[in-house]
Amino acid sequence: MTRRKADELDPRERLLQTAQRLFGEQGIHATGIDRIIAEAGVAKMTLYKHFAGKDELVVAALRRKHEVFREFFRAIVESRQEPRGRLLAVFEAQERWFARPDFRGCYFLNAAAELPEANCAARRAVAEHKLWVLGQFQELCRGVGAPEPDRLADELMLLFEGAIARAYVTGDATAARAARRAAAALLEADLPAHRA
Amino acid sequence: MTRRKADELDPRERLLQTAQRLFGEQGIHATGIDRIIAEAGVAKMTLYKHFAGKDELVVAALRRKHEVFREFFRAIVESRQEPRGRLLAVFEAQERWFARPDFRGCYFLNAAAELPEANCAARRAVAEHKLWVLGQFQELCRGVGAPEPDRLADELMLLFEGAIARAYVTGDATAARAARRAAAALLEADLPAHRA
DNA sequence: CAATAAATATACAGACCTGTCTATTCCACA
DNA sequence: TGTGGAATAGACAGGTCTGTATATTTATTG
Repeated sequence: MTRRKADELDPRERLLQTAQRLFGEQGIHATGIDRIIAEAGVAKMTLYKHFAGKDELVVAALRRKHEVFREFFRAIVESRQEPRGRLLAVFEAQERWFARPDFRGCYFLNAAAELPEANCAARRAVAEHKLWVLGQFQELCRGVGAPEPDRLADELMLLFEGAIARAYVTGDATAARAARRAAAALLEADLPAHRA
Repeated sequence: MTRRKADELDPRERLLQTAQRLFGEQGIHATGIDRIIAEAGVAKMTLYKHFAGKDELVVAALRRKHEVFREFFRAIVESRQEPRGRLLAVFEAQERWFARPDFRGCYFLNAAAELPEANCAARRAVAEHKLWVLGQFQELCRGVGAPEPDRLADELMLLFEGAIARAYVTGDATAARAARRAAAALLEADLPAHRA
């Protein structure tokens, strides 16, 4: 086993982080292997020793990004106590996200847009991610006591995804506020008792 | 002036149609000039005589697709008489669209996903398209007599866009039905008089 | 028919792409 | 201090990319 100098990361780790960042910033096809290894400070052979090829690196980057997203999502949800607040916090976090200068839409949807083959490993990773998010919405909807939580989750997630697309294309961060308002209205419609 | 044999299209037209199709099927970066001219049956020099370069061809393809979309949208809206039906018809058309085997998400959003430079001509064309769609939703919302048509239009369009993203990523065409249901609920919330 | 403009075929430059090969250097650990 | 596995540098193959140059053919119009 090779041990690192403790202050610098594993070459594999540097590759993953750099690839994840560049794929997001520039897109997958626009990001060449040479650029990735240069910015990661890693030799080309090291990349091909850790990953079979670019495709595998793309999948690994997607999975890594999913982990990051997961942590983010959990932190946002757990920042609130009451079920309704937990749900709406997701939309409130969107607005801060959209306002970031490095915001470039949905990492996963952007990747899927570049990959026409519906059944490739990367596209499957994207689908898995979205289904995980849907699962979170379903849990949140059960939390608020919705009579049909899965249906409501479908609808709320449409708002969530739509806001990302809208904010990216038109640069309008207030899409998040529209999504939040609509989400509250749908909640209201399903749970008239919770009228605040 | 050069006149055509009447049964075959202008080279420029063949280029535009082929480019529009291939960009949609495979993505922009994945579609090479050589492939476009080969499938269009046009010489390379002809392409560069009509377009300054690939970027300009991309913009032209986006504008052309926008024209096609516009016709589609208008036809759907005008297929109904009553204002509420006109609005909901948009979501009903989505389901048929999503079920098509060549469905590959939003042409414009996919293009934007590949183009990180927010202010390039192609990205501006994408934004223009989305704003046109938003304008249509606003008009439809005014048609149903919504008290705040622009706000409602924002919300309905989030559902519309979200459904496209969802259907593309997970391959689930029923996203359109969830969008339609949520749209009806939001309408209901704003127009309780129209309860049917 | 002759003149003109458009479109064609073909080759090519120069850059970039993924992936491979070889030889060397580094570094932890025995 | 020596050894072995990991990482390195750098060249290279073979393909593809955009865009240009040149010379030829086609079709239309006066």
